[in-house]
Amino acid sequence: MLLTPAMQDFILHWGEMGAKWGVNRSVAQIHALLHIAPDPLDAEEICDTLGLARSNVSTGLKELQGWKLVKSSRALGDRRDVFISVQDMFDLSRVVIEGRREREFVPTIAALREVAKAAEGDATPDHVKARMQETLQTMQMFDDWYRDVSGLPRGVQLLAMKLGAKIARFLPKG
Amino acid sequence: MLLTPAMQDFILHWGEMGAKWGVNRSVAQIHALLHIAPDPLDAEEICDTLGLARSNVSTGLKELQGWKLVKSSRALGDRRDVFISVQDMFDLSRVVIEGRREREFVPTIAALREVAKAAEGDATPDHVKARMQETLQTMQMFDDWYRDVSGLPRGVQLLAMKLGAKIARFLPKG
DNA sequence: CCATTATTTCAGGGAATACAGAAATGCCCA
DNA sequence: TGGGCATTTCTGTATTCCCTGAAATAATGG
Repeated sequence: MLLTPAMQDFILHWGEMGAKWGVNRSVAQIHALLHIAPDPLDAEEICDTLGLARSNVSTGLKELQGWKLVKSSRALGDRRDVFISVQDMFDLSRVVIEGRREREFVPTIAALREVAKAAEGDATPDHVKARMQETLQTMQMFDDWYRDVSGLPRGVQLLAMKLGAKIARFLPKG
Repeated sequence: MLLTPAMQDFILHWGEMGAKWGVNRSVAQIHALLHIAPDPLDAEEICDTLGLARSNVSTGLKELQGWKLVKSSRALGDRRDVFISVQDMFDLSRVVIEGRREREFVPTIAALREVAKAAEGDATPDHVKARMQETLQTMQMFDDWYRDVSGLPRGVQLLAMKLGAKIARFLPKG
């Protein structure tokens, strides 16, 4: 696939952003490429276009599939896989957030809950226990909110965002 | 400062979480320690407690101050700085989100805007231009929403979260 | 069941990052 | 102005992570 300068830049920036958010650069670049590609690409094309090793692309694609950002399919009568990305930005954010929540946020909450419980049984000072509790509760509150809201249909979410923003403009600034 | 096992665990987990979120382990540990410490600590105490090199602590504290997660002050008649962290979890999340937005999200949007503009002037295919535009618009929508909502007083934000969650439970699941 | 092609796994080199200890700088007070 | 104390910068080393190329595995068609 031939890239215009603007397309190259897009992929480059996407890679940078990914790197900052804890996804490695090549993975983010592969995703960017699939994100703007109109048709499914096979692994070989991705290698050529991005100048990455075949194995690297394979690993990257697998990771992206794990995040449910990319789907593979196989054209009839062909033996190689072709890949497409989730094309919609809204879905994309959902998937990314959900992934981080499951892999990082939830385990952290669980671990902190254990720690807070353990603190009850040792010499941990009261103010520290209190602070651990507060930390836990606030994280839990965010998580509860997310779980409730994430279940809504996208249309409702969009509406709520727009409505929320509109209302916000009438309320006193913090 | 003496750490009970539970306190050690707390700091350890905080460090892990930080690492996953792109903050290095020592920095996150320093923050964790300050987060549970009832009184301001000086750099020396932090070293001793966490077993880190003095220079490392210095760098870490500077980074935390850059993120506005830690403030330094100097006790009257003393010549060394003491440090405290933002103690409130809600504030903490606000600061973290705000920091990431400013440092990563906003620049990315700006960069993508440039790219999308450049795409108008080169051979970039139409569907690619369209996808770039869509990407940009969705990110912009999130950012607009955030800016509106973040300006609200905390009480209103909390209320809105709780209300949103409550309403969400009555609406059809997505 | 073999030949061919696609994919995955693995080991090693290399770049980026984190950290410790030493040196340098800055600051305050006598 | 100089000495002592606190902080920061610097430099080398260790560690971690990334990516490649080769080897192994899997899949398909003859």
